[in-house]
Amino acid sequence: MGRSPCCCHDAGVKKGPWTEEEDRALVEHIQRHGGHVGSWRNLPKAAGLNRCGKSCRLRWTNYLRPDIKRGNFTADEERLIIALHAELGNKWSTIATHLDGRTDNEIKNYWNTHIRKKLLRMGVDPVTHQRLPPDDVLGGALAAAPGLPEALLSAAASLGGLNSVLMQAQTLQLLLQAVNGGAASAGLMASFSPAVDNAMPPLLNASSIVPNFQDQQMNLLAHAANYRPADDYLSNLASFAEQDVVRQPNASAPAPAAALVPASPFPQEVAAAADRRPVQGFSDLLSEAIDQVPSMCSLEDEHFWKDLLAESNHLPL
DNA sequence: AAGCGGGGCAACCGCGTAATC
DNA sequence: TGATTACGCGGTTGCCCCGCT
Repeated sequence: MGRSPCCCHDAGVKKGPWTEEEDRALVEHIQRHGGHVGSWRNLPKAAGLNRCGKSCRLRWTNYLRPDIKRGNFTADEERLIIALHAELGNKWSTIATHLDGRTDNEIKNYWNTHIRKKLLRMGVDPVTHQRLPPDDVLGGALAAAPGLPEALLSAAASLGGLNSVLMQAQTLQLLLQAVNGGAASAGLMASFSPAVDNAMPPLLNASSIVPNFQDQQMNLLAHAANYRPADDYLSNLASFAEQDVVRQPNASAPAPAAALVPASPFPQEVAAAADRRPVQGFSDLLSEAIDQVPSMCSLEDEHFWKDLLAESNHLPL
């Protein structure tokens, strides 16, 4: 035989909100035992409570414990939670060990009610911590008028709210991909994720046909930096690298969350430019960027990218 | 002033794991 | 060693409060 059954299955056990008397009885009982709880199962009876031991444990750990910090989360705590969540996922209890006085339940609730929504507003997937794919935004417009660069540009023009250089660049990549059947833009995507080239074998690999393509990409991205990030999530996360906020209990512990954040492909001057330059329409960005590209492209003639768009009229999507 | 809806949070539920017999 | 169950955790629910109409 194993252990004796838990009291939680008793019909007469009280559920629901705790009263002050119950709180007092629980706190006094635990204090009488030096703050130690031998067995949660036996505690209710010993403390004179008509509660399940499980309920007592929850009440103590989430509310009555003397070392619980009350009040709003600080900005530092919020950043730390985001960074830890990027590293650990929904391991709320593990995350809670990195925040003094905060419970897993409190952090979980704060995540679901505040941080999650904030990330979504910023265009960041709260599960993967990656930018939401631009096609989530463009999807409707593209579906409405597939195959037409004008329609794509029109859709892009509606994206004035995009708020990060990376997202602009990804959107530009999507547009190129859309008009070219996912070919010439594969190399651009590769700058964001090396795995993309494997996942999406290019029909026409820009990296292989354009010398110094990485540099040219950077120039293109620098152009994209004409957009001023309203609230640059990645920049905020990157700042975690400068903070000793992730305690490392031992050498085998996971690296700080910042290490898992993909390195920004943008040089510092791009980010600086992003801060200086005013926001402009995305269609302007695209047309200007395309105007700029020929000068970066030493292999193709100056109409390479323009032709790419023009010819897309004749390419199936 | 009353009704309604959404947000926030405490508490419960259910499952996986560890502990115990 | 297998059966049983407490414990701990993440997910979910439901109540309360507040702002809006």
